[in-house]
Amino acid sequence: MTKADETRKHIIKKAAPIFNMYGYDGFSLSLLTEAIGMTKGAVYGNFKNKDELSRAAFEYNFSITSNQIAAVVGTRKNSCDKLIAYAGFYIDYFQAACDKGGCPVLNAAIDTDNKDLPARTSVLAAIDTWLSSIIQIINKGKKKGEIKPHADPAEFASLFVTSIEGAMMLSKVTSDPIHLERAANHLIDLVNKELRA
Amino acid sequence: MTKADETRKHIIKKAAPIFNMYGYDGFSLSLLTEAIGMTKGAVYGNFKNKDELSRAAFEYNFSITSNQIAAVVGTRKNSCDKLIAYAGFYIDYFQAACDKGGCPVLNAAIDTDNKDLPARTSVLAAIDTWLSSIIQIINKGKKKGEIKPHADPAEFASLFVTSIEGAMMLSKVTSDPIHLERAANHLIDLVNKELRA
DNA sequence: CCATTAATATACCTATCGGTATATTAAATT
DNA sequence: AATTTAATATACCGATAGGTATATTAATGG
Repeated sequence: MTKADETRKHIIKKAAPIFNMYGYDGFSLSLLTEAIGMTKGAVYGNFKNKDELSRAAFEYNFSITSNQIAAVVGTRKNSCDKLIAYAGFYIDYFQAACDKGGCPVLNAAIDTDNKDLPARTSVLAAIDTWLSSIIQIINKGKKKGEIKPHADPAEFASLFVTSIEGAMMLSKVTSDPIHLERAANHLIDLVNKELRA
Repeated sequence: MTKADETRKHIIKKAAPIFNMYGYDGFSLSLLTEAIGMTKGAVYGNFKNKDELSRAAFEYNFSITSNQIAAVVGTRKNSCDKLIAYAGFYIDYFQAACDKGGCPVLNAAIDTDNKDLPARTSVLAAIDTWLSSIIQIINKGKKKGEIKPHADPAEFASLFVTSIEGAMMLSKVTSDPIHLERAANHLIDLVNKELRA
């Protein structure tokens, strides 16, 4: 790893929470250079422009959470238990997420939508990855006979992401985790009552 | 109504969709003056600053949707039917909402959160109003014996707002109304299976 | 119809924005 | 150690931001 690569990583790490908190417009170069303890020369030597940087910051944020989820879900064998662990993750995740500005996908989705920001492409890819990860669990569960054969994977994935995102917003903005807890518990209920074979 | 009052209203009307689409930072004075066909003098003669204007714009956006909902919900007598009409509203509302930049509450919540924008107060008030409107329907339904006595109004209101907001985001950003339809239909299912006496 | 006030337009202010060209320093190669 | 190249800092650019002071125009009351 060359020196520039390390700097690039360092910048992304510092830029990530700033981008998540203040959004594309609010996240200024001056805020960033203060955070990284370096000057614009280091930034523009490693990134073409603000767009490329914000994309990298978002993708970093998404990958962090994705890895945490994969770790939690991976501890379960049964597909239904995986989905339950998946939903439960967000209850524990809430406080840490708030400290970093909330759910990266939600924030970036709202922020890049309506404006034609290049990061929007990354957001769409992230949502697709997220939905697919749930669909995949359900499909495997069906094959293993753990999940009812007539269950609709795409529909459940839709409800899952929808509930978590809406609840993240509601709990974040009201500073009350109850909404997220209700959403997660409702999803867990659905798994047990509608999906589990 | 004095001339200034009319101008004030005119500015708010034009500012509302711009604020909803581009957010507090993206919504610039130059964009606004172009839209209203007036100059900064007219704006700052009627509003103290950008904060006051953005608050007014958000509250206008919220009131528009609230009135539409009240009209739709008001056509039903039965509490469960009111809730079903409430949820169903968003399916029809989707396209119009997209044209104006999406759900005002969601956008403003994400936008004003993390930054200390005065409009945040209005967003919190709007969310409270929204939740209360659902709780009120359920409580009245209980009194009338239309809704099961053990139903939890706050919990359902939480799930309702959560689902609609999350689904609005998902459908808006993917340009696919299916997520919103699934969320609304799921809520309608809940009303019929969990709430209806 | 004149005087006064309300309402809007114009011109300008400072600050900050993203971005760039160049100077300087650190690292690597021979 | 000398030279070249990589990496970062500095100084600056034009554009635009929100905001204000003042000039001008429109409306109103006597």
